[in-house]
Amino acid sequence: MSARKPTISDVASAAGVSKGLVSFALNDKPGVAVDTRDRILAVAKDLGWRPSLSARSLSTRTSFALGLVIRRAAEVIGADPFFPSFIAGIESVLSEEGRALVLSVVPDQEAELSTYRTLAADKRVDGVFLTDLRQDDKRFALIEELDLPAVALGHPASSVCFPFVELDDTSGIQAAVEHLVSLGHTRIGHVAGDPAMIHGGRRRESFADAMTNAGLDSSLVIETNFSVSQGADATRRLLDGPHPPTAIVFANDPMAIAGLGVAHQRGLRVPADLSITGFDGTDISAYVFPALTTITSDPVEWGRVAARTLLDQIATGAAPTVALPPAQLLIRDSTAPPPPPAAEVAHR
Amino acid sequence: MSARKPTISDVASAAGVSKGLVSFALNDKPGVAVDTRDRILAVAKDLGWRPSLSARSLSTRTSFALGLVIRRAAEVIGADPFFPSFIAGIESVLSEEGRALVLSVVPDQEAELSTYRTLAADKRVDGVFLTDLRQDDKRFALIEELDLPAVALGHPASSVCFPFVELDDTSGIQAAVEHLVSLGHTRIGHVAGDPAMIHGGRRRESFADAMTNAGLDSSLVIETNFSVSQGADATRRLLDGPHPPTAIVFANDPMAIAGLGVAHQRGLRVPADLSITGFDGTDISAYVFPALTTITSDPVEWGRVAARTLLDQIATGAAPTVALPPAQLLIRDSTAPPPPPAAEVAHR
DNA sequence: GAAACCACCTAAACCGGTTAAGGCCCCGGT
DNA sequence: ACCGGGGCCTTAACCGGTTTAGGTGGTTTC
Repeated sequence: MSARKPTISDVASAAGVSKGLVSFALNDKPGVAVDTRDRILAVAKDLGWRPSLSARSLSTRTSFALGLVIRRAAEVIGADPFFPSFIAGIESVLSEEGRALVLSVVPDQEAELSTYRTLAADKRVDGVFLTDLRQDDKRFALIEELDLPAVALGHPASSVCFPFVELDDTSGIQAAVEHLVSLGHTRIGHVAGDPAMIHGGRRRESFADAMTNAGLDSSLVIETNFSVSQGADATRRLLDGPHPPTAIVFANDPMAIAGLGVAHQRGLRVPADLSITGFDGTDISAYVFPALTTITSDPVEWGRVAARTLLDQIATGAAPTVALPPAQLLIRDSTAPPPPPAAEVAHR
Repeated sequence: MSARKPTISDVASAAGVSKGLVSFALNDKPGVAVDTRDRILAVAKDLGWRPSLSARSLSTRTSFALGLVIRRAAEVIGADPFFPSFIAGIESVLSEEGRALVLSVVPDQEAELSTYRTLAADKRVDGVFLTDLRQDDKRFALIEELDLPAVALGHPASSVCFPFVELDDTSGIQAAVEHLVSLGHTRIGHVAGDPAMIHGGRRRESFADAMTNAGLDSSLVIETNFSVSQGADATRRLLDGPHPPTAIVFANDPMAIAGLGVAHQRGLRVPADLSITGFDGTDISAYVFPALTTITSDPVEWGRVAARTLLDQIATGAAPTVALPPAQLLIRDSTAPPPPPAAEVAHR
């Protein structure tokens, strides 16, 4: 019993063939007699042989790993429940394929770009996921320059040379606005995400569109960086305005929860005095009081599809773009008809 | 201008030396004349040479990557804010060292163990982080069997052959109980985490100890798997008991927030009717209403120290165990004196 | 019956580094 | 004058796979 793990040469000599043939046999290449192939496979299995990743990487110039670079400020990183679920989805695909996920968390754009550069230069990964797409995203040019296979999450603003997996969140926002309108709300505010991020900007636009379609004023919008603290702050500013809204649509659940806190703090009852909707459908949104009306997507599935698309892109060089089922409005207890407009009546 | 990236041989011929000497020069090995070394370094820089990771991995049998395997049920994965911050801490160390983090997310123990096996067999990583330690953890034996450098987060129950980075959370729990006792509470409940996990079990023990020290009944404990839904459920069961508590100590913030929701739902005012404390000091805990009294630790720092310890362990084979500053009680608005015991007075 | 062809296999180069073994030269000691 | 020992450098083996070129032997083709 040798302590060392067997190499391809051990398998070759045990099977009485050359190591080249072993390689052919194990990679299902043509030119190997059927019974020889079977013998080789049997010997390999018997010896418990596993190909050496680094040797394979060296000769094939592939790393059997995919890369995910997350650029988030320390302030936001903990609050967002998207990534853990998304990563779990990626993993469910990769683990079956014997591939690994290389993760980087970086604070700013400079570090982000140099991380992609290093990943590519070191051939540490065979392809990368692009999340949190931005308006005028510098990564697009970089990916092309590095000739790195990639898949993006969401619909890039400009046309790009790689596939993307998009999830329509506009119809969810629109459904939320229509829901609030049908309840009788006319002054609806929006705590938007980062306008530099595509999904932040698009949710804001859908909000404006839906409001305009309903013939309502769409200017009650405050932009944030998606962080809890800015969500709370934005809520305060909306409520402090001259004509405070009777409903607020938040761009994510953590901010909506913070908004809930601000409302409670001011003695506003939700939903009697103020309706609130979130976005994401996080677990916790069902357990706050009142349970949050929110817009749910499926980050795990998103991860799965993105991983499959990226593998496809790496293999074929031309994977098709995929559209996921749109985000759905989930009506719970944080939305209700607005309070009777006592103040305005008195004002007349 | 060649399209191919330069290899060590290119550097060698450009510098007029053998490739072996280039290798020596670049790894600061002795036996290279100073001016020769300088010349080689200059040429390498000039050519933009970067050593090939896979070639290096093959000959040195190291992968220049560390592994993190997270075993969490899909249900819990999104809610826990610990990992994103912890990973950010790891990254801040690894990125300087040119190393990468290989992340796996697995659903159960079987997948967890086989993931460690694969990581080791493929030499995909040089060492691993062990999080969420369990009572009687099967990974300890596996790590030893695989001869894989490791560092654990928290204090293992049994003695182990690798270092660990521990953070005292017991004094935080005790401080929380003492704080509640000093406010006048006598019936204090605890929504505990998973008792199979060391930190879950230990927080529970510290709770019991602190209660006993105060001369109070320490039996109002309900175990959970740390998930939001079980946190809400446990809160309901505590409040439905014959002598409901006037304060509840939760084992993490998400469960505490769910508990807050349950209290509101029942018309209990927090903190007037019920005091609540959380654990983790997540961002959002400051923005719920009322702002959560909680126990804060520093997961980013934990990640940094764990990464440095693991690198040290890999390099020297005997890194020292580290104790981080203990978790601190952060008093906010969710704790107050208990309501006057009207019912009990009437009962006499 | 020679040429062409095919199926099956071997030998050896190659990927790009690391490293053990050894060669050369110059110096100091006896 | 000879030997020993560094300092500096080269050669070549090695890590463990993949892949190309080439070599059998046997069958088909005209």
